[in-house]
Amino acid sequence: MGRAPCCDKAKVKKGPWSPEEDATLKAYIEQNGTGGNWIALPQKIGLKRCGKSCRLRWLNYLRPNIKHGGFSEEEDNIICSLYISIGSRWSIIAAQLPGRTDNDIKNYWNTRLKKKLLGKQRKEQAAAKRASLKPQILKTESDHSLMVPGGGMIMNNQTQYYWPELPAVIMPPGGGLVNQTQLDPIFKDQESLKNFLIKLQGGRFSDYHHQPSNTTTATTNNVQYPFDVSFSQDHDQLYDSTITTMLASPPTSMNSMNSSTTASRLQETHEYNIIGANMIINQGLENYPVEPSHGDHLIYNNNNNNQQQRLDIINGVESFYGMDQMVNNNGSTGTTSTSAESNSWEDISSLFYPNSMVSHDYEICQQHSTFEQPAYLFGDQ
DNA sequence: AACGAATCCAACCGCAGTCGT
DNA sequence: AACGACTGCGGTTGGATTCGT
Repeated sequence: MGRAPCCDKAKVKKGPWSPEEDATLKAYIEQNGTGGNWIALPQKIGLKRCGKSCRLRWLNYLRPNIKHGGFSEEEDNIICSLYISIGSRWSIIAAQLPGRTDNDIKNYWNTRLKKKLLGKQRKEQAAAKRASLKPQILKTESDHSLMVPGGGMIMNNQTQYYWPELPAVIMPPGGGLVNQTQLDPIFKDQESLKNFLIKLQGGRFSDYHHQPSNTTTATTNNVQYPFDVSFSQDHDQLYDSTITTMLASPPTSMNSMNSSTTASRLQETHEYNIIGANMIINQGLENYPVEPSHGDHLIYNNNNNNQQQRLDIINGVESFYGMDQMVNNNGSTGTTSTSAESNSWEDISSLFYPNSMVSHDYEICQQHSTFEQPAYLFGDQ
């Protein structure tokens, strides 16, 4: 059954608002409010407009303290970050930007920001290709290398996997992001890190202290997680948390391995004690990431052999992330699409996340996350 | 200067959710 | 519970403006 139209379309005026109409509407609402009934409002004040049209005009244009145009770099970052994280929830995004309307942000995104983002990505890819950068990271002491949330990689013997640049800004669990000054260190507690890791990799966490896992895969309700993490309650130090993980295998769709290889890798379970995680995590403290650069290293414990291990970063972030190794939406390895038509949440998000983290179903993605509020992220591209 | 293409953005449209009866 | 009225949201449209040739 179709709904009755909200107004008689034949009797209402459409198109741009005249200054007189604006003045009439504005004066009435400022004096009397909307009365909670937009449909009846235009008749009350003698406007030949649909109630919805009046509401839109008020909210997007006449309302006090509305800002138009002139988006700042900071606003760009917030919009991009939120879009990548939650998709086209324009009203939610607008709520984080005082004075901005969802319509404005939507238009701004569609006409400029998206292109800017894709343009940057394109430039980076071109630069990476020009330089013919072969990602290099020295492994020492072990065959097992660790991919660390916040930007990093997984290495396992011959196979290398690359992650794109990862969050520079994270909304604290519980939300409340409003301005830059609130972007305080986010991994003050284990809960924050847990949420972060879940968000990043779709993994899961045990509630109780560390229990070395003997299982070959971490599954719940037939969902296979790329890692399984438990924190030791004995440890106050966040960065002494233990991650029991199947990092020997990356999320399966982020690489071009054949399925049999993937399956065999999933049989391995490893435990790591992250010591140097703050190197990466601290990226979140600033608007732009502190990029791993030449000479940096990442230290972690391989609990399997009780040895401390070290990743050396060579050639900096370009090598660390592997710019041209991203995965497109069909799961095959290749250059990420940068076409102007590529504009879905998945497409844009895939510029930042490996494909496996970019669910084609936003809700599924959400189900794998325990964030009460969406993390948002945006590196300096 | 003239024209078409590209871009911008206000406004429209229809759907889904909420609320009151 | 069912229904209608209304609101809010996100996608899309189309006119105006700017840009490029």
